[in-house]
Amino acid sequence: MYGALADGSRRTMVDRLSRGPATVKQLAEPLTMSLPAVLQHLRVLEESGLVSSEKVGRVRTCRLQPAALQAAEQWIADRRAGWVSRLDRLEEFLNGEEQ
Amino acid sequence: MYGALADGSRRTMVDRLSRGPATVKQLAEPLTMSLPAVLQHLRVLEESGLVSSEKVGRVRTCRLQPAALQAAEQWIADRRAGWVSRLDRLEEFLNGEEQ
DNA sequence: CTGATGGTTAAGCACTCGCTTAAGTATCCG
DNA sequence: CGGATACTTAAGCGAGTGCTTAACCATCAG
Repeated sequence: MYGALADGSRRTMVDRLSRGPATVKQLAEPLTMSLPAVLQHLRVLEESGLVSSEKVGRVRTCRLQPAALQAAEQWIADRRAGWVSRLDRLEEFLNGEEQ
Repeated sequence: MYGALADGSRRTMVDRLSRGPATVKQLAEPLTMSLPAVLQHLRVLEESGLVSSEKVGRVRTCRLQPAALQAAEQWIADRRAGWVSRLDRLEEFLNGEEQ
């Protein structure tokens, strides 16, 4: 999940998919690498649950799975919130000290 | 940044730090690995900007850098929002079609 | 000073990652 | 049918990652 977003090429693919579904060819277009390489990235994204795809005829269409993205976002938000609230308590404590 | 969160041990460290500052020893405690290994993870977290640390006497104290976490959160939120709003437009379009 | 504590450096090793090329397979078009 | 298109599989390779052990340095307590 986090590993899937660790790679810049994969983030480019997610970025593209955030603007709507795309074929493998379309995903590969802004990337300077072979098609098999793109397939490998796509597999990582699918296994992480971030992306799903289905094949119709000879074309595979890929789309984002927002729920999975939300899980990553939530984990980060939770950690950050915990830390920020700790800072708030510290500030409160320091303000109390002053008087 | 995303690479830093790709590793489970590093996420455990971030989780610990989200509940307040900690020494290297304390970060290592829940991890089943040698201290040098923890140091290496810490370096990755510092280079990503997620964590900062300072040494006083022989003790190094580490703390979370919420701003960096927020950047990651924001990237994900943006991509997810783009996709969700696309779904909204699709829904609008389909509702319009019905009439 | 001496031992214990907390951290740091260096070297090395197994494994994974991201990519490649080469050679398929399965449609679709004319 | 025959060629072009869109993927797919397999094999392999160089670089990077995550870990280890061994040795070392710097502080602090007694």
